[in-house]
Amino acid sequence: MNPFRSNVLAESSSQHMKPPVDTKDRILDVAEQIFAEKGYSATSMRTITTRANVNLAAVNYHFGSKAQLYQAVFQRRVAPMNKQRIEMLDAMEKKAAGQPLPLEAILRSFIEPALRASLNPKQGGTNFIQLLGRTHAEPGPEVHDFLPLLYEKVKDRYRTALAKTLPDLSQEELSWRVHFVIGTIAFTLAGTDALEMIESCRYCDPADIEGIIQRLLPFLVGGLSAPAAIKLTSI
Amino acid sequence: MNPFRSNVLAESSSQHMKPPVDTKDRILDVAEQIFAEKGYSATSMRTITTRANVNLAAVNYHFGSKAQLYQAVFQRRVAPMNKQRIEMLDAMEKKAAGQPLPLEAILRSFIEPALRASLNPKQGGTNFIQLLGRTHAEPGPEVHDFLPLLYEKVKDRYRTALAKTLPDLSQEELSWRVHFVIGTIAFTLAGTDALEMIESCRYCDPADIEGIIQRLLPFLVGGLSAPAAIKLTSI
DNA sequence: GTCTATAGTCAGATAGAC
DNA sequence: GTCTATCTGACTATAGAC
Repeated sequence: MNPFRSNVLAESSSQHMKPPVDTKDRILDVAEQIFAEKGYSATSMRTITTRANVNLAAVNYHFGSKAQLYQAVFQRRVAPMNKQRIEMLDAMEKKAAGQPLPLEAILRSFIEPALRASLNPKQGGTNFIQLLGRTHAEPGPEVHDFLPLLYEKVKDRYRTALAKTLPDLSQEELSWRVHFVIGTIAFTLAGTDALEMIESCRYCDPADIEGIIQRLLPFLVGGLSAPAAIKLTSI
Repeated sequence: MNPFRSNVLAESSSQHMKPPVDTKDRILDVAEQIFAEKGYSATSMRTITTRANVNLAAVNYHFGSKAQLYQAVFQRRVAPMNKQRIEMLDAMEKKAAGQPLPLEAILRSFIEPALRASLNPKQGGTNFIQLLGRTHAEPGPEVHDFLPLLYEKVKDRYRTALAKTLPDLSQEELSWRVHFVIGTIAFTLAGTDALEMIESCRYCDPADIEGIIQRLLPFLVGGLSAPAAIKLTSI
């Protein structure tokens, strides 16, 4: 379809120079940015198509509906990112030869692909990272119905890796901890709340994802490796 | 205004029995539930007024606008909750007589008021708790502009308490940790993502706030008390 | 305080020409 | 594949009768 994407011969045989990005990709790029900024339901297709300089009808033509557009925007980045995560984890485990991996290494394999994406505009950059965080907190079935399917493999894979490293935690407890980790990361990356912090934290740049992750890592390692039981009393 | 609220004499002198909850409160109650479920922008005033059995115009009459309604819904619960938090912390510090408080105690004083609210329908119950979590992740200025003001005092109060207990962390690092804690709690309580877990976690009920918090506490204690520096390498 | 009626704007989606 | 034009319905907000 797009001569710039796959086939060099097709490119030279096409009669008119196309714009550097075709309609479908322009829509995806712009939608990524606006969805990340305003969330799903506060974003209108009119805003997207206007800013992308495409016709209003183009979204329905190419993606079917607003919900399917959101899904396409999200999948485009998450699928390769999750693939990277699993590959990193696999490579590490192969090297470790049966030994349980250190917590920090497991977390790194989870976070680094996201960090890489945040630093590379061709992988969505900070727009995608904010979208990633926001998506986990989106209400409404349009966004959530496809999320579990996308994350099923990754969650299972990390649960088993963590189970080896943290044998004292029950499966149930481990599930919750994974949930907490994802939640902390998602919330932090969504960055909605981070603005509150700036005044009290003079040198924190909320767009400095790498810096944020360096603060995040020890927190997560500490949380994951905590002992299991504390009982709430006297309520 | 409402005979059931303040003045018993006024009640007997009113000519007609009013419904058990007046219009304003009915709107607040219903709005709390729907905002919690669908988020700010996916919720329409028509849905709220219909379900509350009040006229569409009533919201604008009593609250001015949709945004101000959200603010009113939120403040009604959060203000007393944050008051409780600070009172608990003050009482604990008074008892400790200058000694730094244990981390677990600090966290408890933060979480218990929320837990109490979640168990008491008169304080909003699970509806409010979900709203509380979701609010922190809401995009859009309508919701966020009033949040920092509401939390300023609480954050400062907890930062100083934590600084005593964790003297090895810099102010900046402490700010981030507080941010992470709030994020983890918010994300968990919003419970949007929790549905993914149910299948893999046979005995977890996402409405069992108390159970969730018991899992959350050790994670947060571990995260907060972690050492400061881990450097990301090889990226 | 509560109601009806409506203004004014915007939404997502589609039919049909090119 | 892209466009215009339009349908249908929803939205917030307000004016004005009661």
